[in-house]
Amino acid sequence: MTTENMMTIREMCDAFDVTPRTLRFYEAKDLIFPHREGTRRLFNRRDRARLKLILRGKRFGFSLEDIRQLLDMYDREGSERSQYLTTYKLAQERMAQMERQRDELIEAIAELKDELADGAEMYRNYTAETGQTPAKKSAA
Amino acid sequence: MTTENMMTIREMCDAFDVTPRTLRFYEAKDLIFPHREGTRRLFNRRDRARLKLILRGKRFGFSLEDIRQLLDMYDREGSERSQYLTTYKLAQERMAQMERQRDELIEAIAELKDELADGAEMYRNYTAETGQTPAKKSAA
DNA sequence: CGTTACGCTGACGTTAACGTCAATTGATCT
DNA sequence: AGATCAATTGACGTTAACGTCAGCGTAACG
Repeated sequence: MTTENMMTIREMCDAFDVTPRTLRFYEAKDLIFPHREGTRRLFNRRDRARLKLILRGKRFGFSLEDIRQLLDMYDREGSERSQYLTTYKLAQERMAQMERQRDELIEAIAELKDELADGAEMYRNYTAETGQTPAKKSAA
Repeated sequence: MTTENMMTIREMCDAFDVTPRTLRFYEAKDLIFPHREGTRRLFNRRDRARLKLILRGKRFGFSLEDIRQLLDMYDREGSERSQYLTTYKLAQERMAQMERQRDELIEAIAELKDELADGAEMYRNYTAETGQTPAKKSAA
């Protein structure tokens, strides 16, 4: 029985491309709870699954605090199935929000583009005033 | 001729729901260049279009530095059309990346769920060791 | 048994994006 | 003129997510 297939902090760092500091930090933030062999940390499969979720959750845009709450939910009793769905829904909602924000951003880009066009027009019969074009200061 | 339809810093703050500090900060970071009437700032339509893009870009997940580079591109001469397309493409790429990251996150969630199931199994013939479930210690 | 080597615990440093506060200045009201 | 109010310029504080460094403990190596 390998019992748990533990890994040292160094092995974890190599496997997940993080620093020891990061792992200790996550532990301090109650995101993972490695065992101790004396003073040293040992990480089991569950720790690894959690870390994986942490790192991917971060990349997706969740804060560590968001993720901690998610993981807490998984720690408290309840159907894994429903918890899974909750998290899934959360990700989908965030995605939908991103889509809306993308559309709004693109709208703003279009407006700035139009603004530039108008600016060029105004420029022709009003000349300067913005100081944007360094070598011009006539007009009175 | 209203000439430019200028707005004071307060009007800007009310219109965009930001603080004066934010506007000065953006100016210090070369994101906007309001005119000066003596010592006071005055914002024109272009400033407003830029601010709009800044705020929406942020919400979408771009850093102020990312946005500065975008705006710089708009300041340098060139076809507004092609610049628009560049920005548009950037937004779409980021969106695609988000989708990939969402999928990876969901995969990690599924794995953690499975891990929990396995854990429960192991629990039945290995009993405790994690200390995760405070109010249970039967099973032998 | 001395010395790397790894790990641990503080504790202070860092970047981004502002918040907060103090000291001034300029404009406005009475 | 005096007071009040809006803005401005420093300058220091704040949060998140670690980086970096110093000082120790200990396990293995020669």
